[in-house]
Amino acid sequence: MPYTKICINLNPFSFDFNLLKPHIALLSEWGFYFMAKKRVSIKDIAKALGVSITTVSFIINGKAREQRISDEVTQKVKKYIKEVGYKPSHIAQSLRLGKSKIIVFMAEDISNQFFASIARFIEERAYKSGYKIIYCSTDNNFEKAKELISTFKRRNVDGFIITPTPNIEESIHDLIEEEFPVVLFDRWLPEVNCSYVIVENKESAYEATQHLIEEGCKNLAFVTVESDQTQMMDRSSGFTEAVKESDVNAFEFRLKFHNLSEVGPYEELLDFFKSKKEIDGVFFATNYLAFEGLQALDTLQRSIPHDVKVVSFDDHYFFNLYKPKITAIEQPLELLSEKLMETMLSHLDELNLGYSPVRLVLPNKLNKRESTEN
Amino acid sequence: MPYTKICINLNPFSFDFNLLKPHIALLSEWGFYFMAKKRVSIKDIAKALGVSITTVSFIINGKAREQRISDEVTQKVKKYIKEVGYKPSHIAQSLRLGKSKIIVFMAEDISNQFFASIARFIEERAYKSGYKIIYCSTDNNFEKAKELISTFKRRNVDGFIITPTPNIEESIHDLIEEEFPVVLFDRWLPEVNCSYVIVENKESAYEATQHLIEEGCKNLAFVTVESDQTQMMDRSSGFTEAVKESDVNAFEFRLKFHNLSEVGPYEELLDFFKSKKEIDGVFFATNYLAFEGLQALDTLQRSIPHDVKVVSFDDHYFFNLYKPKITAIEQPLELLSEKLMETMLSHLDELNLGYSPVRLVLPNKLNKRESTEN
DNA sequence: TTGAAAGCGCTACCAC
DNA sequence: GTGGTAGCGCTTTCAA
Repeated sequence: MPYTKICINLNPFSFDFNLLKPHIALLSEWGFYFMAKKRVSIKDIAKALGVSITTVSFIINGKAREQRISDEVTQKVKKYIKEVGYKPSHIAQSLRLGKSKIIVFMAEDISNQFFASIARFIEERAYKSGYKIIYCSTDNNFEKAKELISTFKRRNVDGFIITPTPNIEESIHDLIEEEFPVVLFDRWLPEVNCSYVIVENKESAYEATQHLIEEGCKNLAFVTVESDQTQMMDRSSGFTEAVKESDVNAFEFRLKFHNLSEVGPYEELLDFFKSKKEIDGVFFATNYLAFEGLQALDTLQRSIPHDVKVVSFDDHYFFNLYKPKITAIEQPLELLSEKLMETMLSHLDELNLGYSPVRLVLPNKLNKRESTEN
Repeated sequence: MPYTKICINLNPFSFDFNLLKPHIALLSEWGFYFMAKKRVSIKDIAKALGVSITTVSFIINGKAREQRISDEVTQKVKKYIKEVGYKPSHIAQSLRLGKSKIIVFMAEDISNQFFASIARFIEERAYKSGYKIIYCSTDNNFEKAKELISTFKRRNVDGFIITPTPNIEESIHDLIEEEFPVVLFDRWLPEVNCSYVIVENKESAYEATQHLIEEGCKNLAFVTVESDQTQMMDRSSGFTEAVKESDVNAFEFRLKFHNLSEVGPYEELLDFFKSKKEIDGVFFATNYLAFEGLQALDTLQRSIPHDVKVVSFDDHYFFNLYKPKITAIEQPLELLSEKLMETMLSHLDELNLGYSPVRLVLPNKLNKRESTEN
């Protein structure tokens, strides 16, 4: 380990922050609040104001009118609440109501740009609706996912947004059976009757392959990972279909699944391209593979797009920066996230009406760039 | 909006998942569990087994020995718990114990690679210690951060890991006053006595600038954003110091802060480089600026490293992929995350011992690549 | 060795 | 109009 901590526990700090807020010193309640270790509860409020807990609770929850509580009391309570900065405890509310206003977002790997971006949109949307997001990474590992689902159940999370791992069918099925709202994304599970939001993998793969063919490629390679998950299968069959319809040679190169944090499959790709010198068009099934593949092609001094044309699934900021700019299929991240949350929220609303799955398939966009030009 | 949903609510699904698990059908308790809408509670267990709630609780919490509960009862209870798959409710535990085992990770933008990577490491480390992570993005916006802090307090989160926004001093100070463990990262607040884990911004900026000078640059530019946050100030002063010590010209170009999701500052950089044709060495204060700047330099056909040498803060996967490979300062992400959690966990442990801030400053690594070669 | 019961903070039913 | 109170699921003290 090349790094070491170099500095701990510096001298105690002597700046008195209170100097900065003299206006607060004027408010005795605030002063008290800052000193108190204990947070003020609804009971404290009731006692301080000489009203009942019930009354306070109704006012807090906007039911003052409905319960015909006098304006006088309502105002008094509201004013006091503001003064002491009281906020109801979500924990207690959760326990009481059986809901936590928390949605869990289980991504394959939250540090991956694709998932991180979706996480960001989801989060935004969730906050607007009063929900919080808890996230985690499954590493596409079934055991880990199962474990995570179990602990989240204990937290009364209200819903699950999941990129399903292999073999997770039973866990998902159980969740639905137990009436948890579940929405899958990125891929889905043919064997489970569950909502999902995915993209047109097959159609876009078909379109991208066609594009390569139209640009004159005669020897195509489809580079993918060893996986029987729907999104990969669909991309593969889109490629295959386009190839079948025309008069070109095709190779499918499947790398065994690499954990994203491990060293990339650069070497394998290098060998592959070295052994197939005739290849003049490559379709990468994910941007991750493309990045590694581009390096390999660069090492082999295959010029893009002259010697070989390149297209990749999952557009990325960097494809636009690369020289040449790389043609890629862009997933509608924002729309996808929005639909995910929309679906989740509708399930949350209709909890007692039973579970009627929503299945959405969104179209992508092929961004044609220099890497497939003639 | 170019995208529309194309397919909703497909036909109901008819696959009977139970066919897949005949082994479960044999266990009547499981069957019951799956049917039940209500989760089994400690009370149910006590009733079913004819023992008291207390006894069950002690056994669950590994205090059977301590409380001298008979082996017979202990085994019986444990067996039953396993059978019904009982897991204590975290919500109820939180309410009772005043702790939630949740740490909140407030990043500037969780979809940014830097924060997403740290999030990933943090998460891993947290799970190992029985903590969950809740995350959010502040957008470097004080109002949003304040709002978030307030809602997280209501959730009894146990600790806060925060990239401080401008003007957040008072909120952080209040958190500490209220005895919440807080650890800052990426930058710190000189006015608040708070733990933090940051990197050697000034030292590394100095080193990078020196490197440019050593490679023969005579007209340096430091490209940064308008910000008075510590990490940016430090990077700037590292640059300035190195420049002062030698006989070179220097320009500092400050862009006004762009929200990361907005359109980049490409245009501004283009104008800058156009107006300063003499520049032969550029130091970008963040990788985000570098990406935009590289495009601008490319547009202007300034050849790297021949016409202009380039170095950037925050190493990135793509710097290694770019042609030429870009020299960059690498932050020790994994170590940083580890130290963050270590600090947080130690605060969590020593909650009642008062708050003694830990300040860590970690060294970076300058990865010299083609963009600064001669 | 085991159990009764208080209480964490809140909601909402029911009574006055 | 307002208040009393049960109970969400759990931990832990005290009593037996």
